[in-house]
Amino acid sequence: MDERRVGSLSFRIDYSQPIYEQIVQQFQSSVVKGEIERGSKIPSVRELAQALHVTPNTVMHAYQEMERSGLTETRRGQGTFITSSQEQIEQLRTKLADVAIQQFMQRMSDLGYSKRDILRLIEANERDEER
Amino acid sequence: MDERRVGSLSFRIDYSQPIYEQIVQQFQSSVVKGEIERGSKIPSVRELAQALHVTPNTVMHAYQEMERSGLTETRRGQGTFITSSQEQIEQLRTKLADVAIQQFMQRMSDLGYSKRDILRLIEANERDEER
DNA sequence: AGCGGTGTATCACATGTTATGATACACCCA
DNA sequence: TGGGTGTATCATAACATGTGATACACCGCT
Repeated sequence: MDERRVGSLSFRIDYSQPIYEQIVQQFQSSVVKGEIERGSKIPSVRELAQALHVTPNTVMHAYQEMERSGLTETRRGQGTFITSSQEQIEQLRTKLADVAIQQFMQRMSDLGYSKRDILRLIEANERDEER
Repeated sequence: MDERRVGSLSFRIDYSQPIYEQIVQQFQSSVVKGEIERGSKIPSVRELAQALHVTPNTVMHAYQEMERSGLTETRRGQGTFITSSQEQIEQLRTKLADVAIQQFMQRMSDLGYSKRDILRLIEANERDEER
């Protein structure tokens, strides 16, 4: 578990997925769970790049995706900020959850599981209760 | 949607995902749902390649993955066959479902949804009831 | 023994994604 | 004006994916 800290943030990066996507997802999580206040400034491209031991271009890629999705607002010369719109955040959270659910339900359906089966399996699923 | 048939099988291939993975998944689905009998022969590498308009190498890639996972048995000079072990198939189905569930639950947890939230959302989810 | 249908291996090649490393430019604020 | 921002653009590399082609290994059948 290679964990890297920058300011109050903590990042865990592996090689199972594109780095820039992991950065995006970890910001999404942190914001949606309220670990980062809305409107707050996040590390600069160069700062985060240095902390994560990747190139600024990779962080840039992540930041551009975050802006496209409405998670952040970037102000040239000032920095990148989490959107101050609570509604925007809620919308994003709902949308991401919906995508996850649709994909999951499709996959399970392809494997021949009914909705009732799925509900039963999830109820039986014990694992990350301690998180 | 671009549908291609070969024998009694039907394939739908797009460009959102690697072709060989789509082939694997569609065989998994068909077998697990009983649409292909266990022990039965599936199309030869060349035959399926021609039907799907891809190169034999791509189909080969898929067939090798299927054998690695235990879904098929290949007999050189004879062809590729769905495993005749019902237990093998059940194990595979369970394993694939488990992976899907764990990933899904992790993702939803990252988005700040509790198990109770998730159950509620799935119960409310109407989509592929008509399939 | 030979033929035809199988799976298999190995090239060369092309394309797209991901990531690095470097450089330069544009913008904002103190 | 300087220093910190985001941004754009190169060149380069590694890897995954897919194509196209060729050759080989194996099996069952006649």
